[in-house]
Amino acid sequence: MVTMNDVAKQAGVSKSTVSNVFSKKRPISKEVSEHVLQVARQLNYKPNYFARSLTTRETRIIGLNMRGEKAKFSQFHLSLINGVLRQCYERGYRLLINTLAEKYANRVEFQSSDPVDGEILLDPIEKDPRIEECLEKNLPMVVIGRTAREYSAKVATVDNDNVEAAALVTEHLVGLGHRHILFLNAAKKRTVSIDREAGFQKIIRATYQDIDQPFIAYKAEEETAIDYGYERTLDMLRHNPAISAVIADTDKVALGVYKAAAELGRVIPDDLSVMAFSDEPVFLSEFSPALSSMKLNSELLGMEAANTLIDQIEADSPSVKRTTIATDLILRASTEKNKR
Amino acid sequence: MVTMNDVAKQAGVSKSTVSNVFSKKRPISKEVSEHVLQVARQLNYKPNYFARSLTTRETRIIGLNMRGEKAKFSQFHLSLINGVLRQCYERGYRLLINTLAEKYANRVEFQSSDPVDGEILLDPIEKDPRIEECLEKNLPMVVIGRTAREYSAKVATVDNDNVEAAALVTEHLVGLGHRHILFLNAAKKRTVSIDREAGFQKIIRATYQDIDQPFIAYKAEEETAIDYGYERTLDMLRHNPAISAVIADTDKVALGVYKAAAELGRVIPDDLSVMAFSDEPVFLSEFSPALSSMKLNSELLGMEAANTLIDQIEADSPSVKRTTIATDLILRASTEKNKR
DNA sequence: CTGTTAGCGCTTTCAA
DNA sequence: TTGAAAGCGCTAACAG
Repeated sequence: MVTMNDVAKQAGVSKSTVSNVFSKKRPISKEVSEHVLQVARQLNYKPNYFARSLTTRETRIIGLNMRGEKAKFSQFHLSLINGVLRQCYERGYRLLINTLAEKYANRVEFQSSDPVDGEILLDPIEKDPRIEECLEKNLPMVVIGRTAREYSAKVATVDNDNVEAAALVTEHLVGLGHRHILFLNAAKKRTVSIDREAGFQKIIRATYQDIDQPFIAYKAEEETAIDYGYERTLDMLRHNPAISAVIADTDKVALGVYKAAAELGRVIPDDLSVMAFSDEPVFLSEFSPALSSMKLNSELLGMEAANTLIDQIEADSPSVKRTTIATDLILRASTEKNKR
Repeated sequence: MVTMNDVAKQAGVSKSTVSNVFSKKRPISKEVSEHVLQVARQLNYKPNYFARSLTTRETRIIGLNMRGEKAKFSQFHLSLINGVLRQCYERGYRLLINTLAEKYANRVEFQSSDPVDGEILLDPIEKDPRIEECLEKNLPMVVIGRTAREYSAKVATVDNDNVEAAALVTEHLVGLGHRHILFLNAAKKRTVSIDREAGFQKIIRATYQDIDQPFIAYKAEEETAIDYGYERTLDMLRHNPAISAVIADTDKVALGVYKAAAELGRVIPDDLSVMAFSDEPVFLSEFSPALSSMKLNSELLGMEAANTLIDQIEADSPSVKRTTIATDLILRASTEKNKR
């Protein structure tokens, strides 16, 4: 392996000169600089990332931390990553995807600080141990989603206004005369689930004082999105035929709903209105009929998260910036007046 | 920051004892080990990644290297990443997504060896400079796709048999009586494009000796997949109404083809047969009519690539394993006998 | 503008 | 089974 020393000797200069030719942290005369660079090229020398990071304490890598066993990306995650990556690219950072945290967490050989300058935390629950850990380690972080109130003065977040988004979706359906609405919500512990439920309930309660138990289901972590939509819809509509509208957590869940509706002989939108929280601009229009949805702009979420995090890293001061990314109600053909 | 020294002092042992408690590289008595671990926990100590990697020369990170400016993931990439990630998770590696290579390549401050134990190279062209670089640096690598022949004894690859896949697709269409087939191929320089073209040409040439110039288009790097499918189909079918079938590079391209067909008043599959090289199992069936396709099994590609790479890293010897991932012809409703 | 020196936090001989 | 000492390749403070 070629080291800085080799280059220095070969070029007849000192190590620190070579170092500064590469880091540009202090001025080096053009002649020396070019000579060093030429020798370096000839020896095929590349500075060692670790040796450098060991002293500078910076890596120019940001981490993307997913929770849970599966580490499987959805459409939402995909757009989000594309957003993160775009900003990483612009600002000269790399992205480290960290999935092993959970599995190897208690194996002593794997315990080590992550080689990142900061972390983006995905799919938070209210009291997320990952947040505590970053706080303790004093590691810059941005949470995508909402955190428990006690953290609100301590951590930066980027999120949609999920209470509002769910309220708007519900309002739209209520405005069409739907009274018995099935809400296929995300997994119960997730903050996004809690917020959307609040928005849903707010409208239902305000409109129908006599309903005491709205139809809400929660996704189980292990079940696939499509199965969740399919089975819960089948089950709920069979027991409660009065249900005339479904709000799905994601477009994959909606796909399951479509499948169940077909099986039950319910025509969308005439016999059943369907909406989803979704994003994917391409395939969405391939639903037949086209799926009305609440667009979450996840690519923007990702871009904003990366930007906030990098700002924080470079300003070298913890930020508690809280950004809300707008959602857009996109009405297509899957919702219709309640004819029941 | 808490260091190994702090733990050692606090626990009343030597640095190397602490080191070995964590690395398990030499036996430490149970009592000492537990005591050290307890002190470490109490001080909230985590071994420093860089200091460790500086001496061990391993990072337990593998790199995913994308070519080009945009760094935008498609469906294909998404499944592939999911495959890679699953294996990383199983085998205790992290994934570093490296997009800045290109942009910062000639900026001296960013020149440094990547902090990875090996790299997965995506979307290769025949003589890819990235391959040369890994070879020079002696860095384990796996290329997803085919490489130029001169590398075939030097680098491991994981790929579909794209010549065969394209031949099968073409054969299917030819079997249905299609003679004038438009092939919307990938960007010209990519190996996948070269291979598929060969398979396509092979069948066309063998069947129709009188055709001297089959209809082949190539995607431009900057144009979106949908636009490519849409505009090229519109253009080609207008000038060559005899075209009765289209082979699309990806499902997004096929989406553009569907759009163009609708605009031209061509009913799929009666007036136009369409096929694609694709993968996405969920949305694919939402094409109307359902899209016949050649399934690439990209999640398998990703899993195999990660496995091959990690094997290579752990065996500490360069591998030239070449794996071919099977493709599956999935016939749905978008292809039909040529009625023209 | 350049050189010298002293670490960064860890692993790894070597010795006990 | 443990400790002491010598680096890994680089940056940074100091000196010139």
